[in-house]
Amino acid sequence: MPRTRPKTPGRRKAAAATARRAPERELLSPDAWLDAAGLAIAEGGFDNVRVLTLAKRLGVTRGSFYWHFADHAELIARFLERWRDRRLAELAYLAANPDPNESELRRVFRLVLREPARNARQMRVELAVREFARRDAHAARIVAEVDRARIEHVTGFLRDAGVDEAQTRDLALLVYVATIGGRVVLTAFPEHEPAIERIEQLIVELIAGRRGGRADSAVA
Amino acid sequence: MPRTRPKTPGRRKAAAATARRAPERELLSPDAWLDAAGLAIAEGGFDNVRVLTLAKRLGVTRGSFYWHFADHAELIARFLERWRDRRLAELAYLAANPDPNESELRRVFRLVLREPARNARQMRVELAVREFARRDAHAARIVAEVDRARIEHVTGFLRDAGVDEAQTRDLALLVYVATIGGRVVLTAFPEHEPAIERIEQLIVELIAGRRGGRADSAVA
DNA sequence: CGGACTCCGTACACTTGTGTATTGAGTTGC
DNA sequence: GCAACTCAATACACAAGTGTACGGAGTCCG
Repeated sequence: MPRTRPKTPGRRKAAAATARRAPERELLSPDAWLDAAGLAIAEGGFDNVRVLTLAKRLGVTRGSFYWHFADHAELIARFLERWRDRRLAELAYLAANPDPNESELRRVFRLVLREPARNARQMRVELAVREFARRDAHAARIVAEVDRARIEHVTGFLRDAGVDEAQTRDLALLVYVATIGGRVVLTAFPEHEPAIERIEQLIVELIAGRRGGRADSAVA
Repeated sequence: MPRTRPKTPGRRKAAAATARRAPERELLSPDAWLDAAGLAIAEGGFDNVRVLTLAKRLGVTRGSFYWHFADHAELIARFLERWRDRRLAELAYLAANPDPNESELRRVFRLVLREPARNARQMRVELAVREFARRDAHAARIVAEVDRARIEHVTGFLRDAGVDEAQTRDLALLVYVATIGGRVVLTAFPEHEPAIERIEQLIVELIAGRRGGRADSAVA
C-alpha cells in the first residue's frame, strides 16, 4: 500500500463535481474506468482489459487506476456487477412501464432481439460476458442471475398471453435461446437481420398455435 | 531464420510413424500442437493460446514449436483451417450416409443440437471461434463458410421434408439460430438440457405446421 | 496560510510471453 | 560409417503488463 490508501477510495460525489471549481484537468471517476473497460471488452473480450491500455486511452497513467481500484480483479468484478444491475434495471423498467400501443410479446422481442442488434457495443459486451462466464465463477453467477430474470420475464408474458401453462417455460426458453443465437450470428453477419425479423414472426405463430387454439389478434 | 528452416517443415507421415523404430521420446507432429491449441482454446479462448504454455503441456520447449510453425499467427491460421475442414467433412458425411431408420430432421437436430452438447470441448471451441471471429478477419471468413454450409444443409432437408419452399430459408435459420443459442446457454447451465430437448420438439411441430403450404402461413 | 486530503505521475521490481540464433542429440540414406 | 536431415534444447534480446512505493501538484477547510 502507498501511504494509507482507504479501502473504499475517493468516492467523489458526481453531483458536486460541477459545483466545485473545475480543476485544470477533469478528474476521473471509477465509472470512467468502467466505461473504458466496457469499450475494451466490446473490442477484444475480457482478456483485452489491461490497466495500461485503459490508462493510455483515458489520457492518464496507472497511478490513477490504483487509486480507484485495488487491482485488476476488482475492476473486473465491479464491471460485472454494474452490468448485471443495468440489465436487471432494464427488465424492471419494462415491467413497470407497459406500453398500451404495443403487444407485450412484441416488446419482449424488441428488448431481447431487435434492440441489442442496433446497439452493437452492448451486444458484444453481453457475448463477451457470456464467454468469460465459462471460465470465471463470478461471471457465471452474474450471467445466471440475468438469464433467470429474463426467462422469468418472458414466462410471465407468455402466461399472461394465454399460453398453455405447462409449456410456458419451454416456450420462453425457446424464445430466449433463439434470441441469444440470433445475436451471435448477427454480430458476425449483420446482413441476416431481415431474416431474423421473419424468424420473430415464426415464433409468434408458434406461440399463437400453443394458446388455447386460436388467436393471432391478442398476440400480434 | 535459424539455419535454413524449410518453408514447409517436417511433414512426418503419421502412418509410417509406427513402422519407424520408435525414438526414445515420441516426436511431435504439427497436429499435436494443433490439438494442444484446441485444448487451450476450449479452456480460455484464443487469447489463451500461448506457445510457452502449449510447450509446457506437451513436455517440450518452444524450440519444437518454431520448427513446425513459422510463428504464433501461423498456428492460429492452421488451427482455423483444420477446424473448418472438419466441420465441412462432418456435413459431407451426414449427406452421404443417410440413415433409413431415422428421420432426416431428427438427424439434423442430432448433429447441430444434441451431439455437440455432449462433447463439451468441441462446443466450447466452436463458441470461441465465433468469439474470435468478431475481431479477426480470417476467422470471420471461416465461420461464414461453415455457417453457410450448415444453413444450406438444413435448408435442403427442410425442402425434402416438404416444407413450403418460400419459407425453408427462414425456418432453417430459425433452427440454426436456436441451436447456436442453445449451445451458448447450455455451456453455462447444463441443467437446462432436458428443456432444450423439449424445444427441439416444439420446432418439429412448428415445421410440421409449415408443411404443405397452409393458408394462414401468409401472415408473415 | 497551512495542514490535510484527493488524485495522479514516476520509478522500480517482477512476471510472462514472443521470436531468433545456435547447438546438439537421434535418425535415415547411401 | 558418415554426411545429411529432423527435431528439440538452450540462451539471448526484447516487449508488454502488473503491482508497489513514493513524491507532488491541486484543492478544501478552518
